[in-house]
Amino acid sequence: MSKFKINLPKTAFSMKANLPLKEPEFLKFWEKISLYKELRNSRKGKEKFVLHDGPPYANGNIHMGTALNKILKDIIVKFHQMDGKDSVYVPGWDCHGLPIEWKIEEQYKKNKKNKNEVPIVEFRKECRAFAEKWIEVHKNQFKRLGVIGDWENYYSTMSFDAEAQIVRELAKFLKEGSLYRGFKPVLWSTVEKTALADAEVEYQNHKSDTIYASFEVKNSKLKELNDAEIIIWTTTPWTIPANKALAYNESLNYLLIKISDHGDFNNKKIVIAEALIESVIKDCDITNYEIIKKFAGKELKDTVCKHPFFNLGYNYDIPLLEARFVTTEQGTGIVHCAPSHGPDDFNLCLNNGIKAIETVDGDGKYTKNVSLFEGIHIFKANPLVIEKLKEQKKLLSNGELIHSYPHSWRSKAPLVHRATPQWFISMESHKLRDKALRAIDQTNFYPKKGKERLKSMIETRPDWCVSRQRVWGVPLPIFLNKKTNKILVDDEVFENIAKIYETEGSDCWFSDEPQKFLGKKYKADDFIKLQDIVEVWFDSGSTHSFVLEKRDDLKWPASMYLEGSDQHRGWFHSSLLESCGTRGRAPFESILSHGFVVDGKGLKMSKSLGNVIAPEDILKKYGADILRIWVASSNYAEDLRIDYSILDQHSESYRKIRNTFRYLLGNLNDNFEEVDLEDIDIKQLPELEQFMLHKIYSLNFNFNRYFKDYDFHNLYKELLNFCTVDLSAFYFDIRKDSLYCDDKNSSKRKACIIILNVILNSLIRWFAPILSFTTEEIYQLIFKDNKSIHLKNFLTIPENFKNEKLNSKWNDLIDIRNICNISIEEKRANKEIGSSLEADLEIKLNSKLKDLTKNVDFSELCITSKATVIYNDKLDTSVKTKKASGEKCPVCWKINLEPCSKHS
RNA sequence: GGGCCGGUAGCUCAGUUGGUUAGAGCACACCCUUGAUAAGGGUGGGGUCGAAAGUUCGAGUCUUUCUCGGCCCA
Repeated sequence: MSKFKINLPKTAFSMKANLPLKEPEFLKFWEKISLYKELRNSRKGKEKFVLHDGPPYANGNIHMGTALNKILKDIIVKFHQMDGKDSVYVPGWDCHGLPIEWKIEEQYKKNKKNKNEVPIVEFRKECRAFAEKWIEVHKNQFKRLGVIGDWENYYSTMSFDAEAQIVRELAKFLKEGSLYRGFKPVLWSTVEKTALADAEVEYQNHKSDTIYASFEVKNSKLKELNDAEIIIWTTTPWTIPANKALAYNESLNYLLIKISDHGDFNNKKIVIAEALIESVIKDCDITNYEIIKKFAGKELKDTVCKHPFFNLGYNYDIPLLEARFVTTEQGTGIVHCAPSHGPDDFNLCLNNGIKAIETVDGDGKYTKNVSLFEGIHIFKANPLVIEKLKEQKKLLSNGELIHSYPHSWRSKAPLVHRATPQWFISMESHKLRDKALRAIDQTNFYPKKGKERLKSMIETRPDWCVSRQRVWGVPLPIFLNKKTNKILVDDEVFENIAKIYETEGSDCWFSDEPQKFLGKKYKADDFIKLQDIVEVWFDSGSTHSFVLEKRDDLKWPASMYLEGSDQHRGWFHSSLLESCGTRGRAPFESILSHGFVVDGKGLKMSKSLGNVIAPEDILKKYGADILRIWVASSNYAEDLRIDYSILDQHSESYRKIRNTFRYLLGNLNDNFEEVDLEDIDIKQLPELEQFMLHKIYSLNFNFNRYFKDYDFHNLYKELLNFCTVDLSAFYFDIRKDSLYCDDKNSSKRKACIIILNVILNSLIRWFAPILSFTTEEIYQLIFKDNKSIHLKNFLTIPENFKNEKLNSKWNDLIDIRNICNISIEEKRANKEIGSSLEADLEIKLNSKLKDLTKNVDFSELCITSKATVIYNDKLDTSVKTKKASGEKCPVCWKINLEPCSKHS
């Protein structure tokens, strides 16, 4: 045997990751060392970075979207922590609201229990228990993703102090006067007996009855119209009894037509828009007609009609009103208006002094305000209305239409617009819209396009309807004076209610005597206590008030809100409005929004397509670190694609990264030594090592640049390329010879060891926010101090690592190396040589390159046994490869005619 | 149906103010290595930049239309 000992890599860091099994062990470890507490202790007094958690709804298992959201948050929180800040993360849950009520009602149905017989308080207790159960489930699922936060002291919108603070927030709007009682049509479900939020509505195809109905002209400035009938088209015949007006567009042209072939309309004159004549005569089977007159829409001004049921008691005037929303897309160019059943109708009538009244009750039945139809359910009324119209000879035609129509996302029942008393926060009365728009301008958006998106929504949104006719939520703290019908606005009362909620929660609103809330100042008999609850967007829009402001460990405003891009209309939006209304500015300094998770082809995930991937499946098959790589490497500004082939590829990259660490650890024999970067005597190191220090410097520079912009996919790519290109295929490959075969005291080898330590120490930190588990595994192996990688900072890379001149030189050398490789490959293809160590290079370089290359050992650089350089005046670099001749050194495997200079 | 955003190699992504034969990593193929070994190295193939038209000496980059996808709204 040779007297020379070779140093082969040896490490306890296994090649196989086994993440699904290993990761849970680290979760236990983090729990054991109270990592979150340690993290806070380690950054006491430091600048705070507060990513305020947008609360997920406490219902159902997490899906890919939630996983993405939480991992992205965790990555950002960890980056800031390692950047030296006190990066606090308090998770929260949204708990009130219809979906949970619905779940409990479903259970009732299963158990044949009647909801109306259950006391509200008991029902609410079940809702609370349901939410609590799911918070626990979510908590464990989020933890499993590697998300570190204050899981013990999470916040929830149903906690007593949250409910109390929500009352205080509402009180601010009430006191200001911007929270008012309105009477507006809202989308209403007659099944759930409630108004629905925008987010609770879904559009599906629906078959509607359609009618062409006529309104007899009572008088008009256009004298030709005086014996004519105006035709309207609608898909909701049941709203005809609620009709109060007709709408036309003054920019359209209209026609007066005489019909001479149609039963009830024979010899009658009708009015329709010119642009729609073709479709009307086709739909209504009109064959013989003549156009009597064409006239401009504005001439319809001041025309008044009679209701089609004029002779049945509907003997009031139906004015024609001008409206821009009338188009020629469908119908007749004249729209029937029922102010109780459509927002456009409502606004138009309101502006013309026509009030909406309650025409339909919560169950969907006509009220006593509707003669002929009282007590009839509106969904059964169409045939009756049609029959009456026919009887009155006011039905030109009827049919059916399948079209997109709003439905409840829960019951799937079709919705209607119904005018109900509701509570609104005005966008205008106290300049809420202006305040919000200004606040948007003061906010940083990642990606930038989010700013315009939120802005355009705020610009056009109507007043905020904050009331719901349900029970699982915070009750609106409103008493109405029986005599004056005015809202009771008194700080003492509001604070009294809040105090009560703080100790016992808001259930008591529904069970206890009103006097309890009014205190001694007012008599319960003089007031009506409201039964409405606050819509849940107000709850979550207020989290900043009961989380950020109330907790000492947090700060207001938050450094960042981070959610899916749909939350421009959701949480970003409601938080902005709530905070601007109560505090005059946004509760966040920046907003980061991410796209949606779609499948490998870019299609959204759905059960019917069968392309749904559950986070749980990924954790079982790959582990959380692979999922975290997927998050980090995807461009969240757009939709994020995922399928198993994409995960397989990330999992390959993971192995590359893992093996990079394995090489480092192996050659250090797991004996990591923390090198003081400022102490490195750079000029004493071989140039290759100096070059690597420059690489570290430049990677660190880019790393910081990308981090500043939250540009993680480029940051990850940079790290991965460093591992594959700079380390594995270059530095590690070249230095294998020295590491394995040189004496441990050789200066070259020692220099290399320093660099390996520096690289390991840098890499483990750079990767920690992304590969939270794997970097911890490495940390435990080399630090052995029972602490965690996540308690560390990023390294400060000294300026003197930077060496642009050397960098440029070595990039030129790498170009030459690439040419050498091509030459070697030719011989290899010819089967003349195998390993590059069998090669002997003859490199011809232009004499200009002499200064650059004079001290370079190309055999080392290209991992060959020999290399000679010949300079000439020819311009091009060229390389000739010969088979190296001589004996192979049994130690370093280099082939030489003479005995090995090092190992003999 | 309307608004917004997006479509660059099989995949994840780069492509500065329009300017030479469009880049990287992974994957793939072939070869080498067997002292990072269920690892490592080398070489190579692969894109009419969603489609069409237009502006321009010149367009992945600008304009229009279309198409596909996503989010939001109706």
